[in-house]
Amino acid sequence: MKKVSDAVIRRLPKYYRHLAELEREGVEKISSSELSKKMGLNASQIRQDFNCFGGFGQQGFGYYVKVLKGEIQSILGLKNRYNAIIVGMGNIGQALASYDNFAREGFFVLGAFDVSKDLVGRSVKGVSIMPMEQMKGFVEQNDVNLGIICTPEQYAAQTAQMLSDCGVKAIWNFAPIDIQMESTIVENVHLSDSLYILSYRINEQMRLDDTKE
Amino acid sequence: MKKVSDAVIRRLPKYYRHLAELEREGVEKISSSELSKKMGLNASQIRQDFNCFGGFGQQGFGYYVKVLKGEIQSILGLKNRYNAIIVGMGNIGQALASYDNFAREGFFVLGAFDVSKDLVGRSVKGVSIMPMEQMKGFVEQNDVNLGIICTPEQYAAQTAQMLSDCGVKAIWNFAPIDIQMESTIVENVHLSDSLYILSYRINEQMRLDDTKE
DNA sequence: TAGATTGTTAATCGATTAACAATC
DNA sequence: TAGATTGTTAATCGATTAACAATC
Repeated sequence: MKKVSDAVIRRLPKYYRHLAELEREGVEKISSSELSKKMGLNASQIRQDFNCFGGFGQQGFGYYVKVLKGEIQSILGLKNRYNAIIVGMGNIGQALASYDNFAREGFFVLGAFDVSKDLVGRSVKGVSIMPMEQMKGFVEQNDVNLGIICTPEQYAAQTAQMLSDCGVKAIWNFAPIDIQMESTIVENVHLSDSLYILSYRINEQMRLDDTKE
Repeated sequence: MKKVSDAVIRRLPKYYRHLAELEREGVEKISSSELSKKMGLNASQIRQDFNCFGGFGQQGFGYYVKVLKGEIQSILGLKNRYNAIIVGMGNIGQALASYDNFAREGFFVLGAFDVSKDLVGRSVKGVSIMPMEQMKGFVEQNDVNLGIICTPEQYAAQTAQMLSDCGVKAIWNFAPIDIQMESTIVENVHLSDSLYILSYRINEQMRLDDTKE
């Protein structure tokens, strides 16, 4: 099986979202061309994408929404359970601890860590905040496989190293730097990047308006 | 001037981040090949990207970090001031209201709105929470040009419409749906998408491990 | 002038789209 | 069987990379 391209992988969550919506609406089957209209993609592309993982449709008929959704859920690994910890319980860390949408897809926040003496000992939505020294023990005892970095920028790199040393295999990074590691899978969120792109588009709009005048 | 491709635009914030870091470190000049090593891109690509906006370098020498950073800051529109409101003051809304990194780049949260009687009247980090009915007046009086949607999924679409009706020209959407509008610029964040991609990669890793055995 | 590195054109590569045979 | 729509191969398009002339 040849490697699936990054472009395809990044479309999978979008498929999953739309199929989950169709399922909630009670839609039983859908063709690639109907789905393409709904999602704003090309129908060929949709069929190509699905066929990276072995086709899930029936010729002359289309795709069963429930089947297709289940397959993509499997591919994304959303049928498994993940145990997560949050490092850095500032605003974003606390928001993520309180956000229960993730638990619905199998991501459970079991604990949090912070350097601040004020925060350690407290708990947010049942997630207790522990001192950094207890991280390694906690990770081992609770089979933690996901570390969420919500520290300020300057501590993010060392936090990633620490998580990796503790044996955490995957990192979801909210600090505004690119973390890249040898043996650990990292997904960098870069909230501000998306804000800056929005800003670009606002100004692009204005530049076009200027040109027209 | 021919249209700049989306791929280029999405790299601009990354350039900006790395150049800001170099500036903080006191680096005065950099060549495309040095920058390519630091950022993990191809040097040709970097030069191509910059030349979409008119080259900023000196032949035989390289680029002045300060100049280049300033140019990209301009292109991204980060030298302007933006007035923002947040709609939906749950966990994420409150975290964004408290997050002061954005103010440093010119994005100011002037107010927040929510349907909840419990939240209206309170304030978070100096941002007061108002009832939805006051949105239009507030937007007009305060020259609001950015709306941040942090409502639950099911209210996101109507909130976008409401913001657009109030005259807000750009929307930063944190709800897990794709908002697309005619006359309003939208950037969809999709936090969970990035989590799902991380999940895919964890399982990809395991699939590869299985194959090797 | 010689050396270095940009700006830009040309070549390559990969992703998207079109076309159509396979088949339900 | 006829109609529909997939799965898959082929064509196109655009983005990335390489090459090199321009020039500081």
